[in-house]
Amino acid sequence: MNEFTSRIPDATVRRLSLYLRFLEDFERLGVTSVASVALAERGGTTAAQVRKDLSHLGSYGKRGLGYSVAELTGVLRGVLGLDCTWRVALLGAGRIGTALVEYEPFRRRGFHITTVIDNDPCKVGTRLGKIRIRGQGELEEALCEDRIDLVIVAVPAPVAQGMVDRVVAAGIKAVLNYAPVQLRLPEDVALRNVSMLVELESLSYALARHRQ
Amino acid sequence: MNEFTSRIPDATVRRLSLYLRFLEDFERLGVTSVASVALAERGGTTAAQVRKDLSHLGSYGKRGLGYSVAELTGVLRGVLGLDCTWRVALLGAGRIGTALVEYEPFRRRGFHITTVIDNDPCKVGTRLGKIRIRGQGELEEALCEDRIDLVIVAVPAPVAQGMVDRVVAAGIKAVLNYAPVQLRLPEDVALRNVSMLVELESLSYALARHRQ
DNA sequence: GAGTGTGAAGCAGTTCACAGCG
DNA sequence: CGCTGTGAACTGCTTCACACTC
Repeated sequence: MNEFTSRIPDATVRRLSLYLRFLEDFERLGVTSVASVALAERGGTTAAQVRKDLSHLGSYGKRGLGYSVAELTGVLRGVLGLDCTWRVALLGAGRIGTALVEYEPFRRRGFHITTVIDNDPCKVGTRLGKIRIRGQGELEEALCEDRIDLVIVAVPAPVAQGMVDRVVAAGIKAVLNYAPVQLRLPEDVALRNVSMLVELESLSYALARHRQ
Repeated sequence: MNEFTSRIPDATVRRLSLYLRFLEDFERLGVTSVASVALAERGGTTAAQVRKDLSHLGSYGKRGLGYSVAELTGVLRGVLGLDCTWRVALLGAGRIGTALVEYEPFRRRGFHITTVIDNDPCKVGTRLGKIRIRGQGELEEALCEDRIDLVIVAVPAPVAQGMVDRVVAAGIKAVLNYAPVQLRLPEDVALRNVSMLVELESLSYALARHRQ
């Protein structure tokens, strides 16, 4: 279909992200062409679903053959906005934040964490890898100076909303939230929650059902 | 409706988990009764959605009044299986695994990490908090001895599938996966993925759309 | 023949609107 | 009157089935 005007459903975008990962594996293995059914079994979905998902991008498959791994990889990178570097700030240098800074797959995908902010005066001025931790007073200044595109929130729940309010006011349009709170923010700011607690509790529900 | 026979949609279960969090906040504030609209605005959803979600549990609301905070809290804990302790094993004592072991909200909710497994011989025998790290050779033995209910996977992608195959063979019915791979496992084992990369890439998609 | 692309049908979750109860 | 509980309408994602192309 049309690559630019129509929005791609959220569920599809998440699967596209998976397909890209699989395609990179195939590329590494020297596979040059791949059928929808191969992507489907890797992703735990159906071939029809894969084709429908990919049809959102345009018509890149060859009938009787499948998709060119190299071509589709490129298209997916483009659509997902992974053909450039995104500058990321981390709020909160606690255990989770620290783990994220050093999470290699982020950097490999073009997410560069350039800025770290923490409230704790003991941490301010120390280094996390190569990055100097800055105090929360410097938040707006840092976002602007470092030309940040995206903010990861990994501060304690009670202070999270206050911090993102400032982040939004500074014009940031994308927030990834690890704090166990539901953040309130304007329509035009994209928000994703990584809620370990919600996932764990939905497993608990599954176990409890199983149990009785 | 019926509490036991009918399955609750996944999307609803995740929201129930949020509602429970809000109810605990209300309880702490001394609020005794709460209307659907109050839960809705906290959760970023609609009052109708909240009522529909809660109707899956039975009829606990009072017309003209709302829901009893104490009663609903108890019901939600019961339904989500949070009225007991779940014994959890962590595979992988890397940065993410380490952060999880020390994540206080898990323990507060009744998820007790009692067991840690790691491949690295240097780590085996050392302690993570109070827990002695055991080698992967001891996996089956540890799961059985510690009567584990649920496993968190935080090992590098390439070894994840092999480890979960053994976990599943040992009879575990719930897996929380932090590794950036799509795990293949039997129908009757519950699986949730916490994919930081997928979330980040879907934000990247949102930014890229915004951009042009 | 193998495998894509897609309208049409099916299904699931969400929203609406209102009857009914405290 | 306020607020719940719920059938009915709606919306949007998924699955199906098949024409079409390499």
